[in-house]
Amino acid sequence: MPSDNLAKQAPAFRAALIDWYDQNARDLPWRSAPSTYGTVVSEFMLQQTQVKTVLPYFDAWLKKYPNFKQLATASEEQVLKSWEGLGYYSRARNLHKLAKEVSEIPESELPTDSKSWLKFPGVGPYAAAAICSISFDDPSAVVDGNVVRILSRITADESDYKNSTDAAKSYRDLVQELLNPERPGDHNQAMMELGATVCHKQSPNCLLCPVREFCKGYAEGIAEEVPKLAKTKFEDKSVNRAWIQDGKRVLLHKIPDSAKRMKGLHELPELLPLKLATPKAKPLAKRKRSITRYRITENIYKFSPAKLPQQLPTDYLWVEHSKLGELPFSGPHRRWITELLDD
DNA sequence: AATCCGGGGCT
DNA sequence: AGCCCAGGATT
Repeated sequence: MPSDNLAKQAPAFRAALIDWYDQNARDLPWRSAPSTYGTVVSEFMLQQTQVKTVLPYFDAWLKKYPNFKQLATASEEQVLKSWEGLGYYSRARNLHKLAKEVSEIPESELPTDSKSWLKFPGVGPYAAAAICSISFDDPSAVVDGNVVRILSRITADESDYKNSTDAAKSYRDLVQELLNPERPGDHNQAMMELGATVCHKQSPNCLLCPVREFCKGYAEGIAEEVPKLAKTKFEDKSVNRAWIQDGKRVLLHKIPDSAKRMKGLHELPELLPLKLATPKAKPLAKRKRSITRYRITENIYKFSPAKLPQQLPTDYLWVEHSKLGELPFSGPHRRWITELLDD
């Protein structure tokens, strides 16, 4: 890997990149009036989520929770409700916990280095480097999916990677050498901006690229073929759920804190915990969706409340139709309930 | 080291 | 309909 050559050209690379960024940076709300809080919120929301999706959530979030203290005093249900539809809901819970921890720290004692920020919930190597470089000029380079893509192309790295984590590790040293020590936050954002707007996964716009002259992948015509990341295999899975109405109420399951995922969200109950047998009749609704490596078929069956056990298990609740809007759901559950209520 | 989390936008 | 995306926690 020609990283030695690239490292020697680091000053020229940095200059070309930052000049381009100064001219072409998108006007994003978390850039217009930067604060540590706004930076933290944006970095949590942007994990595995595209800018366009985040925009409306970010604005609403800052209006509702303008600072760490206000977020810290909100209820978890409110916080999850505000996150509804963004996905990866543990991010919201972790951001809430982080706000509670940060609120207890006098502002002058808030850490400004990425190693310290790693201790906060929901903050991994990427977020720690992003937050500290942007907010405190800490010289920590980020390695996200964009950076991996850019550097694999610039170095014409045709290695086969099992996953993005392994690829990120292989660029840790190079990306740190390239970092602009004068403006680490802008440099990091410039790399990600370049990946998001020019160095696309498919059909990279090399003719507009400010660092094309450093790009071995471009010179060799293989930019589009790297990085080589193993493809994930999908697994089919089906889940059976119950739609049970009793007058103007519908039965829901609140996912407990002891669960592995989607804690605190509500969902249409699965059949097994309610001792409901899978009907032979056609389901009321059939929905397909993909989550990570699963293709899930959700079968939603209609039951009469009379079929339920005498005593409902814990965490199951009847909710008035008029109150459904107040509870947090994941996007799909929110959609299904809306669709089924219209029937 | 492997596995899991959701959703939307784009081609 | 598939593919991808400003990753982190858990085991």
